[in-house]
Amino acid sequence: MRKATQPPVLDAVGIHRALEQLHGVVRAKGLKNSEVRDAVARVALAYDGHFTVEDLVKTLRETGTVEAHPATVYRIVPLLVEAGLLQETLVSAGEGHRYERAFEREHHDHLICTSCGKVVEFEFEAIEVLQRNIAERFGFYLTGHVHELFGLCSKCAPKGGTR
Amino acid sequence: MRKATQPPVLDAVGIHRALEQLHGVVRAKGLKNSEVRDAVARVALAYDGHFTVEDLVKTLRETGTVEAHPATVYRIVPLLVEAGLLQETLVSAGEGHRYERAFEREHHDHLICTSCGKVVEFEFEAIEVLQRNIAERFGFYLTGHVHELFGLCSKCAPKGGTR
DNA sequence: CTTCCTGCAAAGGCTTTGCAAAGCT
DNA sequence: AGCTTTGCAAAGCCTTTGCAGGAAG
Repeated sequence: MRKATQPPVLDAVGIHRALEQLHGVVRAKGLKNSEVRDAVARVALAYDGHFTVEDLVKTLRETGTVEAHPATVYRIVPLLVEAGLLQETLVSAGEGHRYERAFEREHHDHLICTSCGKVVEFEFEAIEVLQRNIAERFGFYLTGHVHELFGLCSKCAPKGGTR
Repeated sequence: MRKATQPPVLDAVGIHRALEQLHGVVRAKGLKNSEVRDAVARVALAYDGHFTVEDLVKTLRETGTVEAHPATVYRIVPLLVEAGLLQETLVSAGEGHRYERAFEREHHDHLICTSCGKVVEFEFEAIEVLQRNIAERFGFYLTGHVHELFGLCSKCAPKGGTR
């Protein structure tokens, strides 16, 4: 097991590849490309960490050259997910759907501090193997999973050992 | 690993124990008992499977002797969770919070068919152990987790082997 | 040109909140 | 009595939808 490597952002070339993949999906579905959609994709891909639709809108407004209406982004994000650029995450569920980059990113799960909100991403092949075993045992064809661990990080734990 | 045993409902004695536990928490928090709250707890504890707040309201109206306003149940459920009678589940997230009985119920996770909605509950100690390892490694004190596997059950899988 | 995309506004779920009346202790 | 709980209605998110104009192919 190890901490998931964290490519914080995708470089320009990576974003280019991602957009090409998106355009391929768009074409395959008989849709049309759009500047706004690409702009949303770019901002989303460059996002370091998890984000909501509102986060994207805000970031676009603040840093982007293109603006997008929330309703539009709500329509765009599912396509980006379908195209494999993003994936939905729970990160302690509750309110608001959260997303993160999926493109050229290894699979990982989350360990979340319920006190300070710190999120550690980890990748653990042994668990993945066990998951496949379980699915097989019950005759399921496994397509995905959600695995989040909740707890208190070393800073937030009551009887802090490392103080 | 095995399929989680499924006590479909709690018997009268079990419900009594659960209510006592609830009352203990209520007292400890300086709150007061109420007939409506107990009625909600009873219906929730007797529920076989996963349910939403609206489900409880509906069941209460249909079968209970006490009615409760949705807003009231929304206020009661978090307390039942805190008291350990219920726990929140995701069961394919999306909309609406779902709950299930936690009282006198072994821990389990879910395997969900994304096509027909079938839910299999499983219990796998090896994964629990690995989770604790992960938490420990990152200095977390583990308090809970969400683990749901998504896939297609044998009936829904495309190239159905058992047809 | 035809179809898709966008912004806007309105509608839709689910959930929370403010308040006054009723209930517990 | 004093604080909690409840029902009701209203407000609050977050998200989706209908529509008309603008953009893409």
